[in-house]
Amino acid sequence: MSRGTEARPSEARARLLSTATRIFYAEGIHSVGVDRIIAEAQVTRATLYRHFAGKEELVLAYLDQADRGIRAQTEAARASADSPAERVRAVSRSIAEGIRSPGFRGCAFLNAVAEYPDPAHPVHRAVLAHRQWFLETVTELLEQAGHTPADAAGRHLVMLRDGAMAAGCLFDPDLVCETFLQGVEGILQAHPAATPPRHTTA
Amino acid sequence: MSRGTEARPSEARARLLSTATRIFYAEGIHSVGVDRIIAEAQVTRATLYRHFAGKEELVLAYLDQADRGIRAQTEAARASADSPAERVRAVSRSIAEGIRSPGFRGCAFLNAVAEYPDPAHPVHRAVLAHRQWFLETVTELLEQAGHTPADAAGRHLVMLRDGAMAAGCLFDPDLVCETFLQGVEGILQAHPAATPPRHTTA
DNA sequence: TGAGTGCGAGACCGAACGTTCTCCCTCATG
DNA sequence: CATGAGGGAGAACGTTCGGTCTCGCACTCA
Repeated sequence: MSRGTEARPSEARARLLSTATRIFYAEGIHSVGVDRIIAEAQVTRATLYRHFAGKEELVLAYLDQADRGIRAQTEAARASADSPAERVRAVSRSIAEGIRSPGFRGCAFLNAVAEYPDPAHPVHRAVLAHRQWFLETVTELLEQAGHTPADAAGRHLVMLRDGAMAAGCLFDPDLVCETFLQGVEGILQAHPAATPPRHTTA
Repeated sequence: MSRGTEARPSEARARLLSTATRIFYAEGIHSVGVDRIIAEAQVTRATLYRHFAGKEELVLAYLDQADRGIRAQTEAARASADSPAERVRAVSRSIAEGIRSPGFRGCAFLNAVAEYPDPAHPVHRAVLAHRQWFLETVTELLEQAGHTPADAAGRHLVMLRDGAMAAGCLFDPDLVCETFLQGVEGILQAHPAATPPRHTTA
């Protein structure tokens, strides 16, 4: 009953997916073949195609797993703070932690979309969906913090995040994180829960 | 005399490089083969290998051409403005123009480095060299504008540019440009020319 | 006029690509 | 015990990859 007719976890499938995740993230997608993946996952070719319709589905599963991980990490950071502004800082800090962590190789989604420029491709659309979720999430956070044009602030924060993720593996990660977190502070201070409409420093 | 013993422009080579540039930028590098390129350039395989040692050299030539183009565009923008702060704005506006232009597909260098994660690879190093030049250029511009921590401001501006370039082909380009240019204004106002030195528009 | 050369045309190479196939073993359930 | 599904092992599929090869034409310049 416990593992009856419904989908099994399948030890082999888990090895496959975690190996694909590791290699795709570290080396890119088009440049690694299924041979590499099945070899390092210690799985045969037939097993791969028993669990995934093809390489593309493996890529989609990789991105889906990354998406779940980031959502969970973001939710944890969000829940760790009390005030709205602190929630923005906590999410930003969790991003900075990722950039600083060893093996960081940029944003899995930005890297993937660079290899799948066709907007109609499922992989490209998965990236867009993830980004849409993130934009909405941070915009909501900033809105709760009382920022008047929450849309603009959200786009600003996402843009800063994208830049930090892109540069994090090309420059000194510590400097990138410092710049990013200072930029986040700038956003938080630039749109300060206004009583009158806009206008801040001058 | 005009086309003597020195290197010729070689009509075929020019077609090869412009075709490679167009296809690599629009569709990525690993996912297009030399067959595609020689077919669309209307050149035979032998001609390709007569001018380039291999695909990798073609990729390097593509990035070199992109680098020259961006440097020229930046220099033109820089020269078009009088005050230091206006030079920063002019360079930023030229970046925004690129993002808004049809066929924009992100930063050629960020896209390329996503496919060449190995820091020792010539393509990866070409990307780092280009980025180093850009960071130094904008830092110098901001320093001339009298911004006290010019390094931090330069890194901030580069981070914003990276984010804008990454998102420019994934979101509404107009909104991306608006966010980017507002962010640049924020940088210019956040590090306000210490006490005395420059200062132009007040 | 004849040597040199840039280029087109296309055959060809070995390797790697993603994918499908058969065969055999294991093991839980009828 | 019989059965059938899941998985390992690996041969093999056809295609495409990047790269090399020969050959012949058209052109330029000494």
